[in-house]
Order: sequence, then C-alpha cells, then structure tokens
Amino acid sequence: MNILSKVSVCKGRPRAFDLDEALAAALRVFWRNGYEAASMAELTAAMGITKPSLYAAFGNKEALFHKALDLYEREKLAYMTSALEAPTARAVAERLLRGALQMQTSTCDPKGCLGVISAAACGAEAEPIKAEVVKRRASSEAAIVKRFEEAKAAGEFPDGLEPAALVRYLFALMQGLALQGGSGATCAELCQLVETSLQVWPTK
Amino acid sequence: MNILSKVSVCKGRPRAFDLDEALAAALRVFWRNGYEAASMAELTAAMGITKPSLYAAFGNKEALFHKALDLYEREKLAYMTSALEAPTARAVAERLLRGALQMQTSTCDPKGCLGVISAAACGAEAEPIKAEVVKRRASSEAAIVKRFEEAKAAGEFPDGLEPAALVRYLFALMQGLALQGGSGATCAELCQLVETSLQVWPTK
DNA sequence: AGCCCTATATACCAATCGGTATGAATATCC
DNA sequence: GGATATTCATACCGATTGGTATATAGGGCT
Repeated sequence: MNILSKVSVCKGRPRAFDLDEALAAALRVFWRNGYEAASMAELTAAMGITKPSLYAAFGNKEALFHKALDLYEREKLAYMTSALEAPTARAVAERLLRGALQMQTSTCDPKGCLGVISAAACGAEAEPIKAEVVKRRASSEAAIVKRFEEAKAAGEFPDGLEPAALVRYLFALMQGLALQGGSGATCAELCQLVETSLQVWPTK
Repeated sequence: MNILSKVSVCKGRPRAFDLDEALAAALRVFWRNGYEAASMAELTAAMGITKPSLYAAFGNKEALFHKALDLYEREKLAYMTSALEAPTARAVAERLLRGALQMQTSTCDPKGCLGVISAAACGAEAEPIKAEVVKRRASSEAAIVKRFEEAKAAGEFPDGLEPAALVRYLFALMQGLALQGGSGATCAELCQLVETSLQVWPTK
C-alpha cells in the first residue's frame, strides 16, 4: 500500500467521467426542459455518458433530479441565504430581487428558474418532484419570514403589513420575474421590473 | 325539405357527442397537466370520445390545444378585458388582481393558470405552444399598457413610473399568484397576497 | 329501398419512454 | 499473473407516446 493508493478507493474499473461535471450537465438539461420533458436520451447525451453509467452513478431519473436540485440550490440560490444578512428588510428584498435578476440575465446559464418550472408543470409522474420543490420553497420562505419578523420587531415595518404577507408578495414578484425571464423577456425589461418593484416597495 | 332539416347541416352520420362539452373537458385536462403531460389517452377519456373522433373533430393534439386556449381566453380571461373599463389605473389593477384571485379560488376549476404553466414548461415539442401563449400574453399586456398610458395622460401616475414598467410589475404579481395557486397555496394565503399588492400599489 | 356520406370502434403503426441484462474492458488486491 | 470488482458499450425490455387504416354503424337524400 503506497501513499497514492488512497486516491482510488474502489477496486474495480475507474469511471471515465467526472461526477460533478456530469451532474452539472444534467442540471442544465432539467433547467431548460423541466423534469418530464428532459428525456434520458437528452440527459445522457448532454452528460456524455451512457444510460447504464447514469443509472449506476445516480440511481434513476428522479434521484438524478434530486441531486441536480441540490446542486442548483447550493450554487445558484446561494444569494438567497446571503441576502438575509442585509441590514434591513428592504435591503434583504433588494438583494433578493437583484440576485434573481442577475440569474435571469446571466449569459451562460439557462433562462427561467428550475424551481418555478418544476412547480408549474405537473404530469402525474412528476407529482413527487413538484411536491419536493414546493416543500423546499416553503422552507426558503420561512427563513425570510423569520428575518422579516426581526425587522418588524426592530420597528422597520409600516402599519398593517405582516412579514408573512410581504414575503409572499416578494416571492410572487420573484416568480413572475423568473417566468418572464424564461419566456423571452429582455434584460432591460427584467431590470425594469426589478427597479419598479423596488420603487414600489413599502416604506414606513 | 321540411322546416327541421336545417338543424343537421351535414349529410352523414351525426356525431354522438357535443363539440363544446368535449372541448371544455379537454381544456380542463390541459389546464391540470399542461400541454405535454396531457396524453391523448387522458384527453379522450375525459372527453368521452375515441381517438379517431378527436382527430376528425379537432385535427390533432396541437390544434385541440389552440381551440382549448381560445375557449380559456374567452371564458376564463374575460375579466382581463372588462377590467380595462375601470375608472383609474389603480382600479384596473385591482380588478385584475381580484379577478385572478377569484380564478385561483374557484372550487370547480383547476388551480393554476393555463397561460402560466404553458409558458413555463418547455420540451422541444411544445415550443410552438409556448411561443403562442407568450405572444397572446404580450397582446394582453399591450392592451393594459395602452390603458395605463391614458391614465398617465390623465395625471394619475406618480413620478418616475412608466406605464409599461408598471404593467410588467402587475403581470409578475399575477403570474406569481397563479403559480402559488397552482402549487397548493390556500385561499387565505392568495387573498393575503392580493391585499398586500393593493396596499403596496403606488399612489401619486 | 338503396346510395352516399360521415362518425364510430377496434386494432394497429413506428417512435420514444424509463430502465436493464449481458459481456467485454480495465482497474486493484493477493 | 490470476482473481476479483466495477464500469463500459450494445442491445434489448415492456409500456406508452401521438397518430391512422379499416371496417362497421347510422343518419339524410332521391
């Protein structure tokens, strides 16, 4: 046993592709097409591997989607957690809206939002997928509600506005942003949407 | 030729189902599942007819969807055109938001919005469907922009807000509303969303 | 009654769906 | 250098996809 033996932990033939790269490619396919419309043929082609390799490495189509969704939240939705650190509720909202805008105007990623398109389409086969995505969104929402409640306690909130209601409103805007971004809106139009949302944002 | 002969204009065997009822049933299937996830088997089952009858009466799946979309706009989106008659821009927005809310809280119709779910999912086969839906939405938007421009000319608008921008913002809210409605939000939550949107709506 | 035309029902089509069995290839362990 | 273990590529699986060919049933017209 030499010092290099730890780099390959398993005994058999080593896999000829990179797990992370393949998963990233799969994510892009799900992102563009949604879960149901992403066929195994298209996935394997984009990932550069064959079907048996995919099944051996990721389980099945649904498990692959879950891993891709994890990657999506980890890499593409990081701005949502970091936005919570902003000093005021308004600043949190601004960082969320601008973060969502930046995602939609990125030139190297697909348009639209994986969460939004997965929550919208709903063939019976994709029902558990949709349920999972909805559940994750609820937990994101809960984190922001909690942050807004701190803001309300700090006296930031106008009268008659509840944190939960304002978060729901904010999420509706972000979902609309993602939907418009996914259906061909220009960067200028999306930017205009975000600026308008910020202009309209309630002040105490 | 007696006086009743005009009721059956065609010569051959009369069709045994009602065209409008069948189309309404098809609409509900597309509405629940989206274009791609709505299979011919599910469509024919819901419509109570066989596949050859469907193809003879409606052409093919895509043509059936277009006819269903026409019906949807005619019956379910009528509030959008009638909202334009409201006296102020704010009143127009209120009628649009409350109309959308009413649709999402209807107990007899599917949840979500056919336009929203059709614009979100995007398998290659459904690309022309998506394009058509996006195009129709653009024309709805244009009508409201025009109405808002009248409102601006009437001095209703706050400084720094453009009609087109405010309409885009309003549509984002309605799309978010439909998306949340389609993914399990309660009536109370959706109502809260609309009330918050109206509270926040900019005043001069 | 018989002709004509259309709708119906059944059975079928090639293509694609997600998922696998199988055997060859390639690595480590002893 | 086997023996073992894992991945690879090909070819295949039954089920389902949107769409039809065919034959029968049922109406109006003369």
